[in-house]
Amino acid sequence: MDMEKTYDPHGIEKKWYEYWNENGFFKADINREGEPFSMVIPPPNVTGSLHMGHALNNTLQDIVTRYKRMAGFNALWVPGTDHAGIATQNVVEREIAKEGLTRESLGREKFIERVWQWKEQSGNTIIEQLKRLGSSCDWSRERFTMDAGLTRAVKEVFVRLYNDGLIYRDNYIINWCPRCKTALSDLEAEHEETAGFLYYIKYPCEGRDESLVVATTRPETMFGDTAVAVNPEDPRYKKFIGSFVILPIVNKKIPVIGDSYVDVSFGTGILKVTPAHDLNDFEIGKRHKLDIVKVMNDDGTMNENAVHYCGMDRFECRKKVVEELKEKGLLLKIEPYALGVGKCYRCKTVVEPALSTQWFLKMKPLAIPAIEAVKQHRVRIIPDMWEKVYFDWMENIRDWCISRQIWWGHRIPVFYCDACEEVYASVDELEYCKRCNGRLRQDPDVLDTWFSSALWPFTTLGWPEETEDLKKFYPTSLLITGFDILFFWVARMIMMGLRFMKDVPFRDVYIHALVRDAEGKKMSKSRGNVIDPLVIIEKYGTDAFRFSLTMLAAQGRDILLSEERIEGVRNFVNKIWNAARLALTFIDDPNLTVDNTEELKKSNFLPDKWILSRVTNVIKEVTESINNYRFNDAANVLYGFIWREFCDWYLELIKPNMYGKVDIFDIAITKKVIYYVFLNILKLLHPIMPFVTEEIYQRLPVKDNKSIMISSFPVIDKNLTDYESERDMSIIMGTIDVIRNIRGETGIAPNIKINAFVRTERYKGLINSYSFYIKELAKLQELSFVIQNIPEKAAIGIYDDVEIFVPVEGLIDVPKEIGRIEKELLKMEEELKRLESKIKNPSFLEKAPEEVINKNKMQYNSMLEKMNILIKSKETLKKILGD
RNA sequence: GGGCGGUUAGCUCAGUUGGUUAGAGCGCUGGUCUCACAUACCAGAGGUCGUAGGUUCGAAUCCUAUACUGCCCA
Repeated sequence: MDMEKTYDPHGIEKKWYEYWNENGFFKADINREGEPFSMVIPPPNVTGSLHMGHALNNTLQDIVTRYKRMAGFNALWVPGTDHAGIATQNVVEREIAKEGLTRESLGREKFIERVWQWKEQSGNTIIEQLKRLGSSCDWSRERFTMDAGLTRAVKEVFVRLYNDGLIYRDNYIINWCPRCKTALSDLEAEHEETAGFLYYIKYPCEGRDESLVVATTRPETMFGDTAVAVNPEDPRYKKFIGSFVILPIVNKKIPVIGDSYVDVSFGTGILKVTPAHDLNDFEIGKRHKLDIVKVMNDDGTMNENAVHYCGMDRFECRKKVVEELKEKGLLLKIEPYALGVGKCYRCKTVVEPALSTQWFLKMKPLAIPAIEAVKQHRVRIIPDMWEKVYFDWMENIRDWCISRQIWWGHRIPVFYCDACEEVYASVDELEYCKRCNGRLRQDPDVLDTWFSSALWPFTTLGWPEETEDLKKFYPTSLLITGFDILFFWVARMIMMGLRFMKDVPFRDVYIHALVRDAEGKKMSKSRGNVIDPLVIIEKYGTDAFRFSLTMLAAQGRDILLSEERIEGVRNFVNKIWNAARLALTFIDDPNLTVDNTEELKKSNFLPDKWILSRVTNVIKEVTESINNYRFNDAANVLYGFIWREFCDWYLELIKPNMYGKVDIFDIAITKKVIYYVFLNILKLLHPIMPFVTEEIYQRLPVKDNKSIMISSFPVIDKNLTDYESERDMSIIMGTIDVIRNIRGETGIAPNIKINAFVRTERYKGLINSYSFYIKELAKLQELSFVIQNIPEKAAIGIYDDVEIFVPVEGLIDVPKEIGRIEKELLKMEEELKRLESKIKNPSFLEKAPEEVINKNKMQYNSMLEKMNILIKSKETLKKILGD
């Protein structure tokens, strides 16, 4: 039962996590009573390891889950991982590269086998780390996006959408990553402003001795130019429409066309049109039925259309083309220009807009009901600022390119008959064409990883089977995620949920901030500013780490994390630990019971009544804060209450009773109060700090359950609210504060006992009753009451109606004390002026609510009183000085 | 270019519907190894709430403009 002086989380965390797990406390049971509360985890990538974003995300989810579970809900938190197509494939490709292998040399089947192998070995890292964080997920329901069940569901969804005409195959401009050698969706190409140049190139006019000058940022694509476009309204170039220019280097004749897309103010107002390598050019090409000429290979090198540049890398080619144009006198000028460049979100390679045959999902029909759902608040997005962002994207949504030219993922369930060109979309593997009996060939591509993620809330619950889980837990109650995947994931889940479940996937979405470093920079490996959550956990303990994240998790803000911050919270954990060490010695009684709050009410010891009232308020605030996703408020309320009120005041005030220095109060009741308050503190803290609270809970003389995590969350008892006691306590505390302040300011050492005098009419009885406690906490020899004969040569302080005099002759520096009073008076004077101008303002008196007027008047009067006392006191001191 | 945030103490941030003498943590200064805790205790200093207008009896809070800064989309 010994408790170390300092809390050491090592060992304790593991012990309790195993205890919870072995006892099945994480498991949701559909037969359990209570309103269902369900949540699905944003599945981390199997390749991943826990970073700060995960840590925050899962801490918040765990807080809510633990809270709901304790509050009597039938709580389910479904965990799992995402196969993360491109990311995982890249990782495994790097692995096999060490053995001198490539995926091509291995072949598709062998390669996928290797990925599975790798997944089995390393894929569990993140799950273990989530456990380390304390996550109370139902591990018996853990899912992986490539599980047999989920794979089946993905096929089902694809086939249904295909049959409904929402999935189609088309030749269109997509973002191509030459390194990953796959198409990407618009979201997967991250736009980045890059310093580049605007090249002005002369295109000689056919049969005339003049040229049209085009401005382009990408001269290497000129080999694919099949027209030059001008705005038909542009008087400068109108006349050229219908004529031809000669494409330099290749010396090909291309038409000059008129198209209103051309911006007359950009560059020269003449646009080179490359339909195969630019979306807008492609659209122009379609309108004018232009030829389409691709100039690059899949790996980003130039193809045969780039004549003598064939085989050269696209960026090298850009340089060389510019040189050649310069030599030929066709380069007019080069200007620096900031251009937006798309980069692959997985490997940061500059993506190539390229014409390619891909599978697309029509988004408009899916988006419309999803917009409605949020508008009608069937899905609430919190903070609501993100609603706007959601609407903005959804209203301008474009079709989603869902095919990827990689191997790791859900293979597109489409089968082609090469003989008769029939196409089948099928959940089952098809081998032969139903029409011509020819051998079928499955589409080699796989689906975008986010396709399966979009189905996560219902596939994890067993869809397309009509499972009990699905009935009980869908729609899920809440989704907690970062804003970075609002479009990637959240929006798509809403669309898919509505389509396939005919209901929203979740009621609430709580969007949290991004964790940044102490300077506000995004944490990234390349910046080297990454704080590893596991290092922090090892160093400061999981509870301190979780609590730190929670304290900082204000809505809609970035979170700047620094180690000092966590260190401070580590100290708080230790404070709780030590409060427990003390409290447990006071309540070390196996027969201790608190049957009802009525017996607590019997206490006539003011600090008891006060702390009961205060803890009641804290229960209310913590509960409301968590319910409103104001996690930082919950943490801060607890921090302040426990440290300042419970430890600094309450525990100090009960010491004289508990140590037998006074015996006028019934210790038996106080013990119950300590137990009640402390137990509530532990329970309120538990969702945020699961481990230390369990460790202490298990040491309680009497427990209400096998584990704190399945005990019931505190509920307020309004009868314990006692404003009168709170007011009385504030008088006691205020009086002590004033004396301590005088001691501190006048430099009286803590070990010197002094005398103090008080003058008060209203609180004489109160102060008299608790004078012993005031003497203890303010380190007084004597505390006496005075009426008229105020001690001269005394420092003075005032709290409410209580005037406090501390004779200081010989103890202090009189001029310094005068200075202290003058400083105080100055502050008061300003405040008095402010109040005076208010209460003498007729419009204020006329328009402000009565209570505000009264309040101000009262403040004014008491301020005036206080000032008079201080002025008198100052006079007295001055006399001393004069003597 | 369009949109959305942010600007409050030396630092990092709270401040819910306009009425507090504007708060916290860290840091800083001074004092204490006081029988739970020096990862502690006690006390203190420090802010005209980005700037300029406006609405109001009353603005950190609402409106307008502006500066700086961050993010998202194109």
